Amino acid sequence: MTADRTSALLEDLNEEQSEAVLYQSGPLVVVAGAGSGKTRVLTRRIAYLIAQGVLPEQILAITFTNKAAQEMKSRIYELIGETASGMWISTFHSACVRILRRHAGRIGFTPSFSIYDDSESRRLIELVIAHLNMDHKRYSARAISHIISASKNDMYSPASYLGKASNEFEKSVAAIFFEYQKRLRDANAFDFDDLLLKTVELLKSNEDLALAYQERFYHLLVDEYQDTNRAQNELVALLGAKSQNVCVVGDSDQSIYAFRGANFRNLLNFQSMFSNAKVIVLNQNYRSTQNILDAANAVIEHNESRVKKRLWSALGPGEKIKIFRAGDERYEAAFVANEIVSLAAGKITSYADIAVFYRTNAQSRAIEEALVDRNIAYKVIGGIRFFDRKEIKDILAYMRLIDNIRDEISIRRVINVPKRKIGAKALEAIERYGEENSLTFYEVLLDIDNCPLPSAARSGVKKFLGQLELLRDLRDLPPKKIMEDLLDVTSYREDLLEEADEAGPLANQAMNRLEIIDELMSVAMEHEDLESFLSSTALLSPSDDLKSGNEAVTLMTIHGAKGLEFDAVFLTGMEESLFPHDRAMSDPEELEEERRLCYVGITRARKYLYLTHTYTRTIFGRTLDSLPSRFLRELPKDLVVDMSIHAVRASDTFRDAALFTDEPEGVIFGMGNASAMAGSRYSYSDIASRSYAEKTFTGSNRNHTKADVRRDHTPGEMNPFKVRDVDEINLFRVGDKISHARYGQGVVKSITGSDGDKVAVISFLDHKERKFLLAAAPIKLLQ
DNA sequence: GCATCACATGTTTTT
DNA sequence: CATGTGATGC
Repeated sequence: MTADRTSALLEDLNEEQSEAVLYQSGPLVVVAGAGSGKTRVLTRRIAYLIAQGVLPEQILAITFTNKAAQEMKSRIYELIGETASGMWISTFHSACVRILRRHAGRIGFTPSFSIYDDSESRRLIELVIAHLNMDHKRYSARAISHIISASKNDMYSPASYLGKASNEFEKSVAAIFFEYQKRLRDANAFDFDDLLLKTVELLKSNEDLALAYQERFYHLLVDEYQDTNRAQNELVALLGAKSQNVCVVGDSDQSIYAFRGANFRNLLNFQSMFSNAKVIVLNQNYRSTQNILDAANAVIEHNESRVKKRLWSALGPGEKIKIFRAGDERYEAAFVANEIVSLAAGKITSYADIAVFYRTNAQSRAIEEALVDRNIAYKVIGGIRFFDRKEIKDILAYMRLIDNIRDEISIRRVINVPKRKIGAKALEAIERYGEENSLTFYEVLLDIDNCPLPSAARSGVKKFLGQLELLRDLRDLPPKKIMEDLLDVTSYREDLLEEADEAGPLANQAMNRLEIIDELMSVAMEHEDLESFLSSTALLSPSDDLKSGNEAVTLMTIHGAKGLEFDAVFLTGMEESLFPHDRAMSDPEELEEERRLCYVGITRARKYLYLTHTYTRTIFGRTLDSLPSRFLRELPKDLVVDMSIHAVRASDTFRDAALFTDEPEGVIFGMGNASAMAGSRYSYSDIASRSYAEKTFTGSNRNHTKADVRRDHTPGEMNPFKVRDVDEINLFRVGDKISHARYGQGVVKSITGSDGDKVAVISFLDHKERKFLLAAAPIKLLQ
């Protein structure tokens, strides 16, 4: 390669980055802090390798999500063009599926195996528990599936799990584990964990294959290595054993998936796996302002078990971090929405540069409502996957069966969809017959004439099998064609159309489902063959739904935000028990993971960072007082500005009123937004744009029923303000700006009654009007 | 076998 | 709160 092209690849790289790109061969660890340009390093390194004569086929690049893989692919295409095709850039799971599809026969599966997601695997475990006559209360499928999954992530087989089982419970779990694996095999199916595990197993038990892949993937590059689990780590060890050309990139401070088996020590211990691995550290951050980095550094330094490092930026201090404390989650949401309006009116040109993060998906709702109110386009990433919807699962089950008729879970799912008179009783009879004659579920269906059943159910089964027979002939057609035919053959679409024609509340739902089916159809069109369609739909995650370029604010969990960046970031729900989450607070290791999560959240922001929290929050129907997150306390005071309203903080009801004692430097919330607020008020009832906002909502189809009117203020619960006398009451005039302890800022619309009975109607930021007795309302005049 | 209702139940993060 | 499950009645 010419010196020119090399220097083009190194352009705008710093010394360490260049070193990582150029490092010739042998194991390499790039310890890459947040925003330190690791994707740039990875893509340039790949381009450089190819320029050096490495064939694209010899490169395997592993990313964390399909979305990240897509991103990396397109960036490499930009660098080297078509040469890049032929290179494997995928997630661990997708890569394993590709390998398994080729060699499944070697481990007793066929290439058309099904992939069970969590809910399907749990369903199978339920069946096993019932089959073994175990008490389903004592052995909940949820808990057992957790245990089995964790064991698999640690590479335990049923036998080795039994070996270390020390009590009755664990022995029973082992029994379930054994039967579960048998049923998976009978169904020709892998669960998510098996995709990794069985690939390792395949390569370990077939030296020729191991050698072939070791030679084929002469260069291995793995991103986000801190989030690999044991199986993934072993796979890397296995594939890299011969060439030793393994480059892993990661940041142990950003390890946030321990709950599903990830172990950041895989990154720290990489050198013990590949001795004489070269270590390169990237500490310069190109993303965020120094204030944001200082905040992130300060928080993460509270973790005991970590390797010390400090990010720095050349971008200057930038703005301070804004803290806001709201009465409740609706006010918090109103604040976020208002700030977004004001950001978009000035500092930030596109909604796409703004993101709102939260710890749990359930928190999105209040924020969505506030955004809808202000007519701000948004998209929610995560929550329930598109592919988790009922109708999608039904159709996919049929498509799977066309490929893999032994798939018991899919058979059970659709054998009676549409209705074929095969109910619970019939299924029981089929199971019993199978047990008595040692037949798998599918084998009983083939022998249905001999199975004792009501005749209606028997002919239902025959009808089902007949339809499948018909559909299986279409196996080699494009997935879109298959899907169309199956909708016809099963009358699935017809039934929905009928339902949609009928009047009543169901019609709307049916219409909605038809639309969703159309969406699936367009996904099917992107694939040429059934198996590629099935593989990719099985492995897509909610974050893969993220479409770029949309002019919309992004809402997602902090987990979902990994690897992304935005000009402005709102970290909401910064409260004890929520973030750090209740379930993580008692265990120091889990608490440190929460802190890493916080670190990840903070470092997503380029320029503007907001941290918000509330006085009270309603979770699962209960309203609870909330305390500020300990992570807020860990922020150096000189980096933050408190935008909360003084009146609210004066309350002695709240134990932590002294958390931020500095005078706020910023304007009291709302002042800067007055015009924006007035503007949005008129667009509130704009139905057309509202439905746009809902359309952009890609995650689920939750309806936006406004949360019902809030219960009236309960005396004593939160009334930090004393009862007023007549003189004080008379200070309030129509048009006055006030702030309310719970609902925040508002304007007095009218006052009726006299003296101590005066009642004010106040309009709040959420555009709702509420009535208050002036003598007692927890409000305070502003200005 | 299926629809409907009441109740309970469990709720972090996700490849 | 919202979803799922279980019991009841048709």
